[in-house]
Amino acid sequence: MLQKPRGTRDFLPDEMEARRSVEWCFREVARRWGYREVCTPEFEDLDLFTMRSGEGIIEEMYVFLDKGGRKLALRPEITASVIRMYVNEAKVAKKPLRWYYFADCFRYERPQKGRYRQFWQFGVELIGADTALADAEMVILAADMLNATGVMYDLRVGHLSFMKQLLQDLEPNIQRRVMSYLDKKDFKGLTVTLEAMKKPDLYQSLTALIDCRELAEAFDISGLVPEKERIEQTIGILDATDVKYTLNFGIARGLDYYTGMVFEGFAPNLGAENQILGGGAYRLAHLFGGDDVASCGFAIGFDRVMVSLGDVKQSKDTVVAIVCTNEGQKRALAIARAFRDAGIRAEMNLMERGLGTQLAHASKSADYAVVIGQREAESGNVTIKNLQTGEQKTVELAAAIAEVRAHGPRG
RNA sequence: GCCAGGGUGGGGUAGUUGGUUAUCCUAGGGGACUGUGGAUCCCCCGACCCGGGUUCGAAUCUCGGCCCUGGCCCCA
Repeated sequence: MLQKPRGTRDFLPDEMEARRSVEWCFREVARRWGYREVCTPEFEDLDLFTMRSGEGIIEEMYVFLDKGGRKLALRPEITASVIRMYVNEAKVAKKPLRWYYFADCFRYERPQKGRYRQFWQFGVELIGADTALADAEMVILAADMLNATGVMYDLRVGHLSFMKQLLQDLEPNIQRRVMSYLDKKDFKGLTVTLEAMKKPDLYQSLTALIDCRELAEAFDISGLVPEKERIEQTIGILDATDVKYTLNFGIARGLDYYTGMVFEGFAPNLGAENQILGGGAYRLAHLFGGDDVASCGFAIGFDRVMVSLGDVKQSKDTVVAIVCTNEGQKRALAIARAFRDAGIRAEMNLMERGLGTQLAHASKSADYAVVIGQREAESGNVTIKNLQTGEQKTVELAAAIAEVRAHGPRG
């Protein structure tokens, strides 16, 4: 028996319906905010991803040579592709650009709960708006999207300026190491490094900063942050909305191209892989030969949202089973078409079964049965049976369609 | 890359001091019934993850691999 590749999944219809319904929540919110869908290639030049994230990511990607000897990679994320596309195709487009995507990505990692080798991201990029309101729009939109699905989450909003301010006297590679220690909560490593740098006093400030949940306090800890006004504006806008968030200045993300505001979302009911959203303000286009356009965006880990939501009750489609005898078959086809034209899901019996057996099967899977035998074929009426109540009547086709429309699916 | 626990029909399972034809439930298909059903009865379908080893004989013991679940690491 051939198995599916490690870390991939099959989705049966029930699960696909659940996934699509959540997907459409995201799409609909994006649409209402003016974001329009874009699509980029499933694979790209390997360079695109190493330019963004460094050579280290190669071993966590699906990398291959094509028949022309090109080094390609299945995309491990989509922001780089979107910005590449912006540089290639849309540099002169009116700003701001509001784009979204929903697509699968691939990472060669060890699978575990909420982590797969093929996974889906729903992401948003806002390109060319460098304002507090733009930053705030990302956070509010992200919250709107998650709210639309009903998933439980905690939202954390931070800003890199505070950390950068405290670390400004350190060399960039030391900065990175310190931020990495903070991210991992490795306070021993942090102490050792700071003492080696003869900056032991920074320990107090840094740990205070990552525990800090108040903006004013953060300014006290870090001193005069150059973007103070912008940060205050952004937070002020968020506070004027009903977005629930906590401030967290320990969000480091370890990414050089994030420039200012950063935010993350976590699902409390997930295990180790509980981050369902990440985003912030960044500058990336210059890496790909474009202008240094300010951008802001986030990506939602679609599969983790699905895991967090668990089994969602799907609104069921009303199903009409078309049951017929041989004499009624041609008429039944026309009846089925009439129901379908009316927007109702109608399924013909395809098995060579007797009426009784057809109805027995229909009663397990359908809400109504429409019986077309010789009598119906000759009279032009249809016999419609409510499979939940057992009530049955012979009426005109239009009345049967109206009957199905009037009642929903069984509960 | 590391650790733990797993892998028996489509789903859920019984079965290991090695021993006939591998158990049961469920799902699925067919039949009885043939213009009214979910019942019942009968029949069918269908599995020991893969490979090597030990053995007269392996689902069972052993080694390796693959995969699953969870955790570590990592996380763009």
